[in-house]
Amino acid sequence: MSPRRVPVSRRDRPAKPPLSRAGAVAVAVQIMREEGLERVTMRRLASELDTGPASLYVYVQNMAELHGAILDELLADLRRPDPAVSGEGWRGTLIGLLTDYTRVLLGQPSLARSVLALRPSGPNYVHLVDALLGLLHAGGVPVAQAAWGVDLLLQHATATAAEQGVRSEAVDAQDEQDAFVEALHDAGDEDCPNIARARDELFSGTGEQRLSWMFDVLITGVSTVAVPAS
Amino acid sequence: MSPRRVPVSRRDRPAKPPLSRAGAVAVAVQIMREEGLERVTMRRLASELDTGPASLYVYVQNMAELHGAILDELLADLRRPDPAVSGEGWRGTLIGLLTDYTRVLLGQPSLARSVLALRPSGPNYVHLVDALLGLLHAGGVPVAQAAWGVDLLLQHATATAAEQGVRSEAVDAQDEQDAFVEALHDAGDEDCPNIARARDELFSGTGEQRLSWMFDVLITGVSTVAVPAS
DNA sequence: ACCTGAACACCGTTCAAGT
DNA sequence: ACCTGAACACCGTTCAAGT
Repeated sequence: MSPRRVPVSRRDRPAKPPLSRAGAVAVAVQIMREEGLERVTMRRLASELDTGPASLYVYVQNMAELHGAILDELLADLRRPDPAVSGEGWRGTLIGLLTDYTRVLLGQPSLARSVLALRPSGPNYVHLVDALLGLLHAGGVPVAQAAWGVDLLLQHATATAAEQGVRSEAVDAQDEQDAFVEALHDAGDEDCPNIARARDELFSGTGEQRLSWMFDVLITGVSTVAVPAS
Repeated sequence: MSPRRVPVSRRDRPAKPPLSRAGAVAVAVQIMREEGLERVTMRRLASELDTGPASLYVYVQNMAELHGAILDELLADLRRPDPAVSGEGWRGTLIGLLTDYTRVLLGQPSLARSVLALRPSGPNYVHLVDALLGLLHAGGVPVAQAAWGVDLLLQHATATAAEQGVRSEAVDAQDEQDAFVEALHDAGDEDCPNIARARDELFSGTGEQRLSWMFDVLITGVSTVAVPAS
């Protein structure tokens, strides 16, 4: 019978730590940061943890849950605004926090797309929701509007990251943009008179200008439009 | 040498039509309608067309382009509003058109998610953009705001479909929703005072009520907030 | 109870070779 | 020019079997 060689094989690798959900997620984040979410496969993650893919299913139910856990890990970096803010400052702070959230996801557009299909429920996400509600409250937005508004604001931020991020990263992003510009240009002035009129404005502004205008639009609407009586 | 049996093998299947991009897209839509977008794989589509997967790359560059073509096919069903509408009617018509677009994608949430990573440029999408611009124009919205607003409105509609659709379809949608409700409930009242205050409102209303409120918010904001001077 | 090897049932895309 | 068989390089998830 072959003798137990555990000590020897242990010396081969630094120190295989015991598996844990937190450890697996941390390694997943590391792979994502270095190579992108596409490379974070169950097989790759498992091999990084010196095990087989089946072992991961002890800690996560499936790929979607892993993506949710990764998101929450990233949100830990978000600085929660000082709850003492109030008065005139709330709007700028709110836009700042939303922009920070968007920036986190802009770096990982495919995570953003994955998150859209999720109902994130990690602690850091919950804290983000709380912070957003607090800022809207500080701005005097009625609680019902604030509650529905947070959904809208976060959805918009996530969707923007999914959309813009992919564009700047994808190989054929420029092709696609070109195709769209061309399609709009080819649209005859008689067939599409409204596009003809807006031609100059459709692609104006920087991404940053558009994003902050959109947040402005959202916040203005949320604080203006009443929720239907329940 | 084996004789040419082309006529015989032709009798085996009804009448294999010659391949074409339009034909391939039509079959892709059919598979999607019957079995969902997940089943629309290059391999499956090819076998439905009696060929190998490589042949499809003569007509589409990749999977993303196929999804774009499928979207445009679906948008053909959208009824363009009468350009004669104006005055008070524009807002209702606008919400109606956006709701129709959303409904098309709500039936296929994974297509919605795919579309978020795209810059659709098919003729039907271009016509939709034109119609939306026309309605905003009829409502007296300045052209610059309308141009940026269309992006926002379509992005929101697409994201909503991606989000809601998946929820109602996914196997563990209820699990996820439960997890979120529980996470919000577990959030201590001291740790998350704003969630505590909004607890009753966070999940109030039907999906339909929320969607139309959100469109209302968007349209109000778009017609109110000026675009930065270029 | 916790873990995992091996298998199941697939993918998108490329490319050399055919017609 | 147009088309395709076969291969390349992978996937997520399950489950029977080990410890």
